[in-house]
Amino acid sequence: MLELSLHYKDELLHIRDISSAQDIPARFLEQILLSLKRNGFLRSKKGPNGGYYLAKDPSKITVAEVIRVMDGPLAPIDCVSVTAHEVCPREDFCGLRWLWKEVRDSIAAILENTNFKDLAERTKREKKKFKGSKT
Amino acid sequence: MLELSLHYKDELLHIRDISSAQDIPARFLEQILLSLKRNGFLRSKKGPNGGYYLAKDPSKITVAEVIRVMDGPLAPIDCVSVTAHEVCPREDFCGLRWLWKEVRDSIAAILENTNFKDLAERTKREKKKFKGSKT
DNA sequence: ACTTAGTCAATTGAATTAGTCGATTAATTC
DNA sequence: GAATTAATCGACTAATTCAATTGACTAAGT
Repeated sequence: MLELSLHYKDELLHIRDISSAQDIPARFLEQILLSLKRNGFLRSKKGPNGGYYLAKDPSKITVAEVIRVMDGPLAPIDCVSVTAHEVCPREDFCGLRWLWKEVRDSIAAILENTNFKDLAERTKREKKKFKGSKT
Repeated sequence: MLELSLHYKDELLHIRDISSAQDIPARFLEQILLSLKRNGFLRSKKGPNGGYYLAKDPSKITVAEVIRVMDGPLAPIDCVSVTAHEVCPREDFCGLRWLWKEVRDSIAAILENTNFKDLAERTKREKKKFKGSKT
């Protein structure tokens, strides 16, 4: 997603490009991209000069929503998950639940407020800094 | 740990007590307690009227240190772990690392600042509230 | 001696994670 | 229209992790 955000509006990227740029085995990436597509984050084009591109503007895609779809709930434990809440008989008097809830909320606050435009911009800056520092 | 904190200074608790209070299979709890003991959080006494007790005051034990020993690093990914940092060739220009670092730091901040006295006190309050609410 | 309760090592079964493989289908280009 | 390019699909494997179980042993008290 980040690699595609870096090239938004440029052109399509095909699996090979993303694979080499992000050091992910092409055959494994394939599955990830397919899943991202099925979940509406990406679109694709087949044939020569085909490839993948973002379905919407990077600034409109938060890290939280991608993680939720790909990895599951942000919560460290299901009883404090907002999206996949599982009821637990100990819920009302559990001495740990409020703590997990605090943790969940602080994670969610960060990830809900970071979108892929943020990530792309920061990445560009870091890369510039890195190129400057070596030599 | 929480159950033992609730009974700190009272008496020893044996596996059965903790098992029934916290709904954890006794035979499984046994392993956890043993591991907690090996890591210096608990002490034990054998024989009749034996059991487990905290090695130090609950206010001196943070949730973070227990989790680190029992479950591993707090970090969502090894490249941003303080205690189990693994070097990654992409470290200098990775566009995601700073985000994982923010997440790690916010988790750590909460867990480092919560000790078992806090947990025990809060638990007592919740239990009181709960008993009050159900007629 | 008998009972109680903690100690130890090994094993199981289910679920997850990361990755592989072979074959197919759709768009382009010559 | 045949060759090529690249996405698509479904199934499969290997390694690790997690929660839990089992059986045998040791120390303390009465």
